[in-house]
Amino acid sequence: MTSGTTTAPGTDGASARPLDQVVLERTSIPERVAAVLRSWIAEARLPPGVRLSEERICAELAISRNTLREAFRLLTHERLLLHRLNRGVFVRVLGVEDVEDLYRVRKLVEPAAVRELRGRPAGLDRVAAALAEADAAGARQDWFGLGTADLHFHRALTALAGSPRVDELMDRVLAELRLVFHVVPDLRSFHQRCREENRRILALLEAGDGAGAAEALTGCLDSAERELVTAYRERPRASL
Amino acid sequence: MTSGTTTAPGTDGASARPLDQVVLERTSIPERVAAVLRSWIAEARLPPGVRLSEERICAELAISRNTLREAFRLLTHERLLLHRLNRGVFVRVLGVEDVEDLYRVRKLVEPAAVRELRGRPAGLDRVAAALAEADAAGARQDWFGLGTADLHFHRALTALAGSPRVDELMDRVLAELRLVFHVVPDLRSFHQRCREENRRILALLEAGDGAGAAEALTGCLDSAERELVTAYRERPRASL
DNA sequence: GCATATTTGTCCGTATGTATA
DNA sequence: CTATACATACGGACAAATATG
Repeated sequence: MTSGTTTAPGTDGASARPLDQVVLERTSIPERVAAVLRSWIAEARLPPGVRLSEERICAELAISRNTLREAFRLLTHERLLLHRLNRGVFVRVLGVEDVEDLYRVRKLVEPAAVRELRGRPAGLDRVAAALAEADAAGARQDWFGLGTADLHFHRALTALAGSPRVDELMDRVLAELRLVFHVVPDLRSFHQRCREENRRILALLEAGDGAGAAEALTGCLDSAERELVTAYRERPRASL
Repeated sequence: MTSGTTTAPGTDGASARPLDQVVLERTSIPERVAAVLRSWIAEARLPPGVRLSEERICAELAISRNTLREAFRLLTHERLLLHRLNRGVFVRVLGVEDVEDLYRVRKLVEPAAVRELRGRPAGLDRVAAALAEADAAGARQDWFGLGTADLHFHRALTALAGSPRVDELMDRVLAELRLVFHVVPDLRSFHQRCREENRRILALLEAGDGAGAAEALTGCLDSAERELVTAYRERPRASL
């Protein structure tokens, strides 16, 4: 962004340090670049379908092409970018099949993650916190934030399974789902309904009824999928 | 491998072409390199724990460091390699926590993938084929092949869910599991027992009993996990 | 359909920092 | 503590493929 100077490997100490988000962790530059691009994609600053020019982003982030290309690989692997050989990388545009598959995964994983739960599992507070986040976003009519809160809710749900790998899978799935949200506009009522169902799911979990929560989740995901798929079919503007 | 010549970008046409395995698909060099390394890891030609020297592999594969680094990122993302900043990349050495998490994922995904199945789903022939593969490997006392066939069996099982993303998840999980197999020796009896259980699972599926198959799978995975974990604890030789 | 400009794919050389003997 | 080896990241070069006029 700033800092036109050459930025030697570890010389980003004092004043001008591009791309610092997580200053604490010692991560490599490609990873930090990937994090920046990831957030740009999540915020639709890089909307689905656009091509990411190597040259431009290199200049903007003050990094070299090789470094940027490593970051591209990372995000391509996460399905956020599409790499077309000799043509460049693009923010992915998901098709209806993708939406369906995304929900296939969710319906497989999310209910399974809560079904066997008994008692009051540690981590339920995170689930509740996500609900509160949704309420706050709804109160200030922040629809993007409302969608984010819904993703956080389901992320917290699957985290109850206590598996790092499931967590990672879910992170990816939800990041892809955000691409869907960017294509379908006007999701206020959609997220409102989700919020009510989420509340019910949390109540069931707090009552120790994992099986009931799993069932409610399945229904919730089913209806959400139906709604998204129909909304998606009516809006197939971007090709590719 | 061969061809010590410098191999200019598009000059790999006629005689000397390193890393051709999949000649058909037009993939980029980093992806082909990653495929080669992946197979080397699977065959334990690169056993868990070894460091992959950039310089040496560059020479061996006749590629540049930048290209190799892109391949490294790919495999690191798949958890097959461990990237230690400023120290290099290593074939991952899994800990007991990894084995446990791997099975946590499997117990979540695999039963869920077959539970809702009714009738005789397309794809059951693949499952049966994997069993036949196991029989053949067992007949010629090929224990590595027997393990491979078991992985193929479970891969085919989850493929019944019909979800590309679940397929990919499973590919990764099973690739990691192979890392476990390389550390624990002498898995003959282990795989023999698996084979019998697999046979029963297939029979249940052919009878249209998805729920029964799911239950059998859970039991099968439970006992496999126990056995592997105890075997793993007794053999914590490699540190890191 | 063709010539040209742009962009990607891949390589190489090099400076700097970090880890280890 | 110094020296060495290596990983990190940069920048430039050129061929090939694609897009553009």
